[in-house]
Amino acid sequence: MHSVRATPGEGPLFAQVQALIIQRMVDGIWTPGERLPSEFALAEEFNVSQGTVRKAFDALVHENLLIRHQGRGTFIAAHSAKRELYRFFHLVSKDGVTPPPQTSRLISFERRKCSAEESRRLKISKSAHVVNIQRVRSMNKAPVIIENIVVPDALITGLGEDNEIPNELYQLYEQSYGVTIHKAIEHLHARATTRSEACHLSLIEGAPLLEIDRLAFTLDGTPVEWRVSRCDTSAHSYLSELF
Amino acid sequence: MHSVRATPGEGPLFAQVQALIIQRMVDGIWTPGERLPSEFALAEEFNVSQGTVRKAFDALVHENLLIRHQGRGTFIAAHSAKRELYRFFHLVSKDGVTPPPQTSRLISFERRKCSAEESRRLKISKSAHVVNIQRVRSMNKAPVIIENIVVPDALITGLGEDNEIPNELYQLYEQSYGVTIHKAIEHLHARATTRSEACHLSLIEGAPLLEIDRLAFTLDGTPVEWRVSRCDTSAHSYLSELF
DNA sequence: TCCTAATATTCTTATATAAGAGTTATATGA
DNA sequence: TCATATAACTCTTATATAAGAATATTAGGA
Repeated sequence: MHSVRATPGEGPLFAQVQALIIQRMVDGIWTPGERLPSEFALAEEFNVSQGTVRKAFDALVHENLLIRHQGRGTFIAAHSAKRELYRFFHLVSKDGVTPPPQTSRLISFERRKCSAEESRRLKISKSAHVVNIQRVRSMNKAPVIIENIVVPDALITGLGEDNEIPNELYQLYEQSYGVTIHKAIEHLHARATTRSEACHLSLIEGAPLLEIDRLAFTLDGTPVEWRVSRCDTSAHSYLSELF
Repeated sequence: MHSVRATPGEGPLFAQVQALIIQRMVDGIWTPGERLPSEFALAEEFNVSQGTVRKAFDALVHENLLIRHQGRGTFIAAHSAKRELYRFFHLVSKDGVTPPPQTSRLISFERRKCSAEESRRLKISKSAHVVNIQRVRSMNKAPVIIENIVVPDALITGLGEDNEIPNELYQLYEQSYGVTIHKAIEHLHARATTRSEACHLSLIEGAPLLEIDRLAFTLDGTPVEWRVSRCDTSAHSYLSELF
């Protein structure tokens, strides 16, 4: 009963089904929060067995792209504040309880032409414009993080200084601009606090800061956010679990 | 055809099969590198279907506990140098190519009574003895990491200063002492270089260092190694991929 | 004794069916 | 109109069988 495929491809059938589902997500046919047709319905559409669709679904769940609910259905994963923090925020307090950043204070917001480095990192044209947000995030009422965020202007057209900018930006990108962050790569370094950072974080110039240099990508592999966070780790730590 | 279980338990059959397999690993019945009975053989032994064993195997593969080879069989995962570095060593060079630490120079090696903090971290008796290794690890011929490693003496009895201590300790623990590291939890901080560290790492006292505070566990959840590494991140970074 | 072909083993992919468990929708009666 | 019971939908678990692909073993011939 091997199927005729919508897009001829190679590899096992379950991988082709997987690719087709991802393609519909990338094309915006299925959007975050939307419920998918049932396994049986898709099996019929793709002319494969229900078990084959099951295997494709399982793989996509594992990649945080789908969420399954027994009795309800299968949904395109959407960012919620809680889920965003769990996946993309690894700073924890010493006592092991992770309070989400409670507040963030905007330092600056500007739209401008990108720099050469921003062009390179975000793979945009040298003449493209970006939105540049700088903010301080506090935990337990103390400033802990100062971060610089750069996003191509074309992706979040309309976001202005007047908008309330939430702590959890990925939910905002997704809900208001249809940009869904799927994965991020972070490089961590120990750096010395600059005078400006010292001022914002109530630290002594030269004190050690943990720098998190992050590139965030959408599902099709496009880098859409470059974020550099500098964190005071005297009362917090960056948690990494290795398996 | 639901089975009678070797150890009565709750939950789905595949989870019980999984638990049984893990128990045999913890008990040392199956050891790293060993090939397991086939899916069909275990299905017969546990009186479940081959698909149920398949599902348990798949979960264990996902947890890095088993390795499958088409046509050859299923094996208890074993540490190799390469695999150990990939899982438990996230320091990468700026150019993105990860050279493994080429050399490590032993600074000190001692067997002694544990400190209160070591007792707490490693969950051992206050009167227990530990092996304490301090070493400098170099990458591209430059010292990059100074680390302090503490392991309960009872687990690696016989390891002495005279032994050649390899870069990849987990392979040594596993092959020579039957101690298999399954998972590690790391907390990262930015710290200032002490005078002693500065000397070993060719840095200026006070320069920022990335501190990796790691607790490593065996399969049954026992902490067996406390390792604190302080890394010079001027030419390297700690890589973290978030999904 | 060595090489090659055949056979056996085992994982991987794929199909099919069915019951359990959770959720949602619909119908019926008050 | 609202509440409750029933039916339908959908995921989850479990069974079964078979062919494809990769690897290992064995047998036979040179």
